[in-house]
Amino acid sequence: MSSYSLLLDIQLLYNQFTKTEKKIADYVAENANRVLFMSITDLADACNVADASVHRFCRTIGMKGYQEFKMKLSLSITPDETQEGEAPKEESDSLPNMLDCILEGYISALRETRMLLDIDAVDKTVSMMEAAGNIYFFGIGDSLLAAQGARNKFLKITNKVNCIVDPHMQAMSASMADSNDLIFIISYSGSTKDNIYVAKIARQAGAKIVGITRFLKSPLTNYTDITLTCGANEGPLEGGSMSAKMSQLYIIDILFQEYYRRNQTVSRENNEKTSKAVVEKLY
Amino acid sequence: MSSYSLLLDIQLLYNQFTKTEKKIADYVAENANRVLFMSITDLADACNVADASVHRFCRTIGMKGYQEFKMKLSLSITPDETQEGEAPKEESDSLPNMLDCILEGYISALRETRMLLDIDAVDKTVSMMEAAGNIYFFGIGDSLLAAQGARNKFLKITNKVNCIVDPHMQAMSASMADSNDLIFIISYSGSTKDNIYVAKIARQAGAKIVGITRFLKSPLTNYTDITLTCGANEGPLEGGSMSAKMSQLYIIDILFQEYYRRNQTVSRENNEKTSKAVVEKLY
DNA sequence: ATATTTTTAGAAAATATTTTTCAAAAAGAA
DNA sequence: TTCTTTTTGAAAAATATTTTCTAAAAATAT
Repeated sequence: MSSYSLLLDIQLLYNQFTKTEKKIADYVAENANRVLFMSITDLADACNVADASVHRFCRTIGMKGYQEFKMKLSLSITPDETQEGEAPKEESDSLPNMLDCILEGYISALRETRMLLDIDAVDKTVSMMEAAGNIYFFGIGDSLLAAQGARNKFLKITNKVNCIVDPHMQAMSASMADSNDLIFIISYSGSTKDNIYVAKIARQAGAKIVGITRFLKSPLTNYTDITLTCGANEGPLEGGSMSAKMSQLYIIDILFQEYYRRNQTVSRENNEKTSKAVVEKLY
Repeated sequence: MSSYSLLLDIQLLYNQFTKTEKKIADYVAENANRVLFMSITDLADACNVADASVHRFCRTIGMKGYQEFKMKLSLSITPDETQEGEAPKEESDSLPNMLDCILEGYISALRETRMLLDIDAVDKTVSMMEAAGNIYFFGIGDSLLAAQGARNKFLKITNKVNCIVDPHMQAMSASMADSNDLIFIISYSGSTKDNIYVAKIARQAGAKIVGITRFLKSPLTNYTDITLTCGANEGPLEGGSMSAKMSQLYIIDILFQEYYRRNQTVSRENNEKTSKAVVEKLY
């Protein structure tokens, strides 16, 4: 794995895991610092699985064996988490407190996204965008809003971006794409059928595909040329979290800034034009 | 040992060590992060001593055995020391640097939003939402996406929320609202003509109005019962900045969480129903 | 629905590692 | 020197890890 935090990698690969592996992942996530001092058998017992399964789990996440797993794990634990005594869980009853909790959640998700981001992938993505004849942003549900946001943003500096709202039309559009076209598929889970379908069609049509998703390995990533992973402070189960959406926006913004930087002159020109177009809509 | 840094403890005990133990201590001090991935035999070989001596060394410094020694060692190594290769000093306009700048911008905008938020206003807004017969989220451009996002989010727990995309339809809808209805108008600038128009109509119709905007005083706030202000760090490339959008999402999330909290039973029930409705859309 | 294939998980065997024991070597004291 | 104590490594014993193999479960095709 690329990331230097093993615990994070485990989250990323989570939906690739089998039931048994998930049990282990859950226990490890919950008791990371305890696991450091457990043998493979201890851990297996704690999870009610066989030693062999724990070993397999280690291999699944890319380690050579249990020992390497433990060492990598220990390195991904920050000194704070090391302390045994549990931090007194603050009551999130009060409204101000709740605001702070939510805020901190966002920040950690954004930082996670930053950490997970593969600079090379960003670089390549922007190059593909520059080379592309047409760029499409696709998504469903909340991710569709991100897709529309991306289109809105890029529309300020280039008119080769599109966003199609209706899933059927997305598929039709994808079927007509060619190797000159670039398709972004935004999907938090990477498992939404409609998205996968569009990805499949687009791939058949020969278009380039970039996925923006939480999970490095998901049905979606089978069809992507590049995958940009976004963080979120939650497991794969919960949907519609704001932090996931913010992470998507962050990635889009990065692509935008880099695209702008590389095409300053044209971008600035277009930006002025589009700004003027809406000025008279303001008081 | 009392100290939390094993490497330090080893230094402290150094004089008490035997010749062989000193050899081991020297090697460990010099190659701490390499040792993490060595077996007791590897380490013994590297120091030209017997396995048993390494084990004795571990006992001497107060560990139960070699494994515990390695774990304690790993915990006393800071993540920085972990990296083998030297980090090449990045030029200021490099891509990684840009990512960090953008990220910090978001964080400061979100914190600003947190600071600006009036707890009372949030409290009152949620109360109004509970009391309302219908809730509408209106916006234009990027703020329309936020409005749709809000509708999507609340739709998981209540079906009295609406979002109308077309500005003309928004106006028509507003004209039919009554004092039982609550209208959210999301507008970064608070100066968008279409938004103001809708606000004016809604106010005439007698509906309650909550504004989500950057500016406490703007044409919009003339018509609002409550104004929720969001922060944003205006960068050079302005117009539809992401941090503004994130701040809007933050405010929406807060309203959602508080609404959910006050109506737990119903919310949870509805949430389950709506979640089930989309489950089969996933692989 | 049934059969076939593939995947998954645990038991047991095979390896490897760690720990203990013990005797020899080295260092120090009489 | 000679005896005692300490230190060390080799080998044995105890543990732990990894691999292999089989049965069960799940997925897929018929």
